[in-house]
Amino acid sequence: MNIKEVATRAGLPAKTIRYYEEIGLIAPRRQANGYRVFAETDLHKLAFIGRARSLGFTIDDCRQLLALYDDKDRASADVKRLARAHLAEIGTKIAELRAMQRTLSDLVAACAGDGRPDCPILGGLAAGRG
Amino acid sequence: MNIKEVATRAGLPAKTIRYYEEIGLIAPRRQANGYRVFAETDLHKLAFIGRARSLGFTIDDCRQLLALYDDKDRASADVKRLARAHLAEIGTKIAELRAMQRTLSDLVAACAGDGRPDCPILGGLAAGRG
DNA sequence: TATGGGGCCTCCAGTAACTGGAAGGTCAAC
DNA sequence: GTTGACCTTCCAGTTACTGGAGGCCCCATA
Repeated sequence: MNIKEVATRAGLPAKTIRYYEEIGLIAPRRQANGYRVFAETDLHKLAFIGRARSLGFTIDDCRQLLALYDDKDRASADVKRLARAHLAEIGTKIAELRAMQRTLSDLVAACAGDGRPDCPILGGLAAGRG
Repeated sequence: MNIKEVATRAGLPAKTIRYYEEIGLIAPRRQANGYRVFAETDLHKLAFIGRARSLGFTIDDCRQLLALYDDKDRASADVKRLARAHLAEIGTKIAELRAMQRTLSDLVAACAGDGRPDCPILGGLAAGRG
């Protein structure tokens, strides 16, 4: 299948797919005219990458996951370790965002938000409160 | 004060401060020998930027906030609007991360994590479940 | 046979926000 | 006078794409 079809079916932009080829995540064959030909396995890999990316795995994570995916002998523990590490990162990010949320909403609540120039938000940012 | 001192006091790397000058967020004066000289107002601005950045504001947000900060006549409503928009973004990001967290922890829980190759995590990523 | 419109190709440049490193000038102390 | 810390600029790299230019290729229709 051509790039447009695989793009539609994998739910990724064609440009992104070319980029994935460039960085070696996939290696579609070529027709005589230079057009890429995608096999079903390419489609599967692309769907896999797209899904992992949307779950916040980095490209490098994807590379490792694909290697595990391709390796029929790897232990599920290897995959689980990767997923757990990523889960921990997600937890940290959520905690950080929550802290930001608290600070900012306190500042927003304290601000009159009217036509007067007094604003505790700017003061709070300047002073490092929260 | 020199860049190292302002860096220490603002809690930012010197390199970052040079970068902030390059993109026009600050404009320290120079000594005859070319060294940057930072005034107290520069320090305040840098601390302000560092704080806003750590709360997830983009550099562009910072530019706007600095302009509001410098403008004694602006209404606090302007600042509040910016902060609220940012708060909404934070909320969205947290929701997205929570969704990832749920999906991933379900997959991790379903995985035996032993020496056998069976792994629902890879299957889940491939199939787009969750 | 010409032409029009899509689809495909490569290559270049840009994004956000730094970060690292090389090459070299400056300054204070010993 | 020579360390060693500190300062300077400039260049390149990071992540994961995205946009655009310029130019084939293919098919259908007039």
